[in-house]
Amino acid sequence: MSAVSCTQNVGRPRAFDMNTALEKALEVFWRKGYDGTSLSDLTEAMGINKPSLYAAFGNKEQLFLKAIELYESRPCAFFLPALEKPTAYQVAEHMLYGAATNMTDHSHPQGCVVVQGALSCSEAAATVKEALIRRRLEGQQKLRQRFERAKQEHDLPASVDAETLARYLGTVLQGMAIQANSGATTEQLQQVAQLALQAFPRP
Amino acid sequence: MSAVSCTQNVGRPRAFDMNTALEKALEVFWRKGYDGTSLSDLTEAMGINKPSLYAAFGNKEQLFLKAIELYESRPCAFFLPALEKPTAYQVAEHMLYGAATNMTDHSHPQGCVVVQGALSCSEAAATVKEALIRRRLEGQQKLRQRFERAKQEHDLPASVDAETLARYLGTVLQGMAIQANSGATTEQLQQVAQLALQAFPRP
DNA sequence: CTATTTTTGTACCGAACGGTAAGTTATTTT
DNA sequence: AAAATAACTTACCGTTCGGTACAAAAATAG
Repeated sequence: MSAVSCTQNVGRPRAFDMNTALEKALEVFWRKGYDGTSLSDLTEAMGINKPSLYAAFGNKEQLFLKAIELYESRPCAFFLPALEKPTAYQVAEHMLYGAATNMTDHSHPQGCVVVQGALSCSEAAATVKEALIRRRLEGQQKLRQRFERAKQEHDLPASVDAETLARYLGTVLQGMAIQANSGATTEQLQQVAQLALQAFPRP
Repeated sequence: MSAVSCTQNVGRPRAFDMNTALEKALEVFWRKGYDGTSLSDLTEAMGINKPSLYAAFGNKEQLFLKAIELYESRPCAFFLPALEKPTAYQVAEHMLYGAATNMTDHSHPQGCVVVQGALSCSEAAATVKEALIRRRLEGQQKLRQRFERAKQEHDLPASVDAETLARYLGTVLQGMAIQANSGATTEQLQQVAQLALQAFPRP
């Protein structure tokens, strides 16, 4: 009558790896968006049947949200590492060039699933759309905080509005996602990044 | 036996205005995207039945493409008028500030339907996605030509790469569509526009 | 071994999808 | 008035949608 079962290894073992399956689901959502992805698309890509999907991940909406979590926790993610750079300019630089590389990487769909996963969407997708908006705003908030720190460190002029600077950077990054989705190359986005940095205030 | 019927006013007259109905369809596609919009959404908003829709507009895909045509031909469109401004800087300025105003106008859905109408989408939407990509590239091409003209007129330095400048502007405009779609205000986008202009080369 | 637990494949659910056949209604032409 | 034309309403088409009931299968626990 032990109250808490430890790792629960009783019963038939799962025949697929949840993380691998989630990776596959992410790729489909990334390429087709939430509304454009059907359960058949998902089960085919994940190599499992619908009951297995529902038992392991809940439903389509929860699967999407878990896929987004995976997306943001990936080692190849460029956002959080860029925030750690020593100067505000370097933060922006690494973020823009990181985006240019990552969003055009052909080992996965082009662009950014947080931007293009549920932009204009049905009412059924309203929850996931809100979740993506929140994540985008959180990213911008992190940028703003980083730039406010830079102002305190006299790394950015006091006259700079950290919020506007963060929103400008977020806007360019999101625009780059559209460009990548439309077929822009790494080099083309690097040129955009270089030009976008011209607007960045120097200390 | 006159071969060509003129205005074809024989038969029962159409009970709805095609242009008004197309406006309604555009608004639904704008808000929900191609995949997220159902025929029921459309017929309800347009105030007609499905057979009327099919008789007047072909099918869902053709209706979408006609709605996009309407969108781009609207009087409130800011893109083409901005191209006519006397200097390259003013072109960019009017385009960015025009976008800030237009994309946050609450008399219609926020953002830009050419950007968000079919970004990530199902295979059924592949044609309309391609059409939207083409329209975005055409817009950027028009910007590039305008900036090349500016170089010839010594309105822009010869060192400027018109294509990169056009792509930068396109990127910021597309990013502003995402921002507007996420709830950004006119004022916030105007601040972004002001900052984005800092990267623009002065003559 | 048997009992229990969990996953598996199959087969199915009602609802909604995009699209259409068919007959009625309103208008012009003769 | 009668014929011709085109849009109208209704009711339906086959398919796919997201989601699930159920029993066989595979593991552990006793």
